[in-house]
Amino acid sequence: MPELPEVETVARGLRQAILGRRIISVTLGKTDFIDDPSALEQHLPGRQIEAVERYGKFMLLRLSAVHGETLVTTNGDSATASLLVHLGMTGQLAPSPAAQPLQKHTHVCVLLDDGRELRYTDARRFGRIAYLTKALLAEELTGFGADPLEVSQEEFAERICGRRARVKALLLDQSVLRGVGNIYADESLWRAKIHPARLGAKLSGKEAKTLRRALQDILRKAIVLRGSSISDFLDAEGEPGEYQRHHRAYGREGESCHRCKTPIRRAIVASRSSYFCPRCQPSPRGFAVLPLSKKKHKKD
DNA sequence: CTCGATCCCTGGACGC
DNA sequence: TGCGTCCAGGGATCGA
Repeated sequence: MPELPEVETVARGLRQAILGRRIISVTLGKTDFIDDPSALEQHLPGRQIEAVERYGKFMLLRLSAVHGETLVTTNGDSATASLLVHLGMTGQLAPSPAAQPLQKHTHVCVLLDDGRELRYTDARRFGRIAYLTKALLAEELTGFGADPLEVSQEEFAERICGRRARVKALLLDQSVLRGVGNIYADESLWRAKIHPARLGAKLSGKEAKTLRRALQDILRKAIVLRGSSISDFLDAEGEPGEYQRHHRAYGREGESCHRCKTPIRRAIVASRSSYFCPRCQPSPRGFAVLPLSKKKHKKD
């Protein structure tokens, strides 16, 4: 599923592909994941895509003003509006020639001034799209935690060690760190040799340091390799990422740990499948490893 | 504050 | 072959 490295990969691809393009029109399919569908049709045409940014797992397409519009708005707010896109589990955002047949589950087509269409496809529709003025965007982005790639060791330790929740839950909590999902949480915990069910407050300062280092190294490497593709993820060029080849924990139940050869185990922590090495990542006292079915699962 | 449950949704895996 | 069931997961929401 798209987490920070995947969203960053898509954002970079779109930056290359559609920066500066002007929007001609918008065509919508199913709209139950769009905040205000008519706002897209009404406010996107005529605007230029001036920037593509990432904020956590969100993508932000910064839009130019439409000529004349600032004159009729009360505060000039919509002059710097954005299109916010969350890819959810299965969202894909990529340009294609307007003449190209629509893929299944294509729900938004944004016709550009160069004859291409920016298309959003999302089978499960766990994603989200919203047209937001500057003020609404600012409101939308409050409450998110630190960027895991930028966070200082001090702030990281505060955000993790000051909490009694399980470290896995904290890593997944977007109000603690923005952008980390199930794959990169498990991968960094494996690298740092920390069991996902450990409580944040029980981590030593050294462990917090190791965890931040692991998380940042892994996210950077994953970005270089254009993200992880398990089953669905494709970047803005329609290409899969490569980082799944480097997974050491996620999705590897029963396979041997790359450090100690012990079979990787899976347990539910923070309501999520969590993969870990039972030897390298000793479980905290009181954590019972529940028997789990021997099914395999490959998702994105 | 923290947790689990529930819902959203579809496709893929699996059992029969 | 085909149907039913389970499950994946980010996020919102609600109750314990």
